[in-house]
Amino acid sequence: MLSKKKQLIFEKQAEIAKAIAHPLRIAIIDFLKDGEQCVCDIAEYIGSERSNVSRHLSVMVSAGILEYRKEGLKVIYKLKAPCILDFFSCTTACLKQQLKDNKKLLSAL
Amino acid sequence: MLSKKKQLIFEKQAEIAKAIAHPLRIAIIDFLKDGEQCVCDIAEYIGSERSNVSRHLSVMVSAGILEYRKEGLKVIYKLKAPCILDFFSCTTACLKQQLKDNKKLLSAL
DNA sequence: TGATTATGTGATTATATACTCATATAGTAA
DNA sequence: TTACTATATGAGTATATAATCACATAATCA
Repeated sequence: MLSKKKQLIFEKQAEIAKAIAHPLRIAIIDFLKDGEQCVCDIAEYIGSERSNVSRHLSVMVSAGILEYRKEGLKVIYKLKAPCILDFFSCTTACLKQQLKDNKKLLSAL
Repeated sequence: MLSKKKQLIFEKQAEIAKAIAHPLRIAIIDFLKDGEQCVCDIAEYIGSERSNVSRHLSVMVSAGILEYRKEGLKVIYKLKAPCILDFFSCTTACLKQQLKDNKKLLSAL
């Protein structure tokens, strides 16, 4: 049976996973892998409203994935936990495997 | 600007992340790390209804994280992408860092 | 055959999340 | 001071997700 301690940890981990689990947020993480960026540049790259991007960023800050610093009017965000990037190697491998499976299925028709 | 191709890939990756982003599903993944298990044993361990567990399992199968085989009446699930487990090393590191940050903040009061 | 068991799924409800628009805040610069 | 810019946030709406219950399916065994 699942202990209360473990349950609590899994909840926290789920929060971090949730903070990643959105196409725009993944795009933001990918954009930040090469260095910090301000909200305006992120919004332009992503192609979404600044207010929306701002909210996505705060979700990731709350989860401990991103951190920010203020510079004049701008707020500049960067990856706080670059190990998140390793996760994408895994998802990429999953996607490749899925395509392989589909190929197999297709050739069996 | 974000290319359509990248957008598509990020959407797929978000689906995989979503499939992880739930406390019960993380508990299931953790339970399966030592080997395959049937729905009934997973449900008992997790402490949730079988119908609910069954749905969580199918979410993860769709995402390509789990696979299953049938054995008599039972359906036995196992991790298809064990690299997912590495993700938890990262989330654990994030959580530890958050606690450190909180400690700093506390001692500054 | 009928009874039992494991699993999956439709329908419903409750809750969470994302997006948009309008507005607030705060730094900058004339 | 006023005007401008970057960012954040409240409110509303639309959509997605989770959990529950009832029921369907399918394998097993008496």
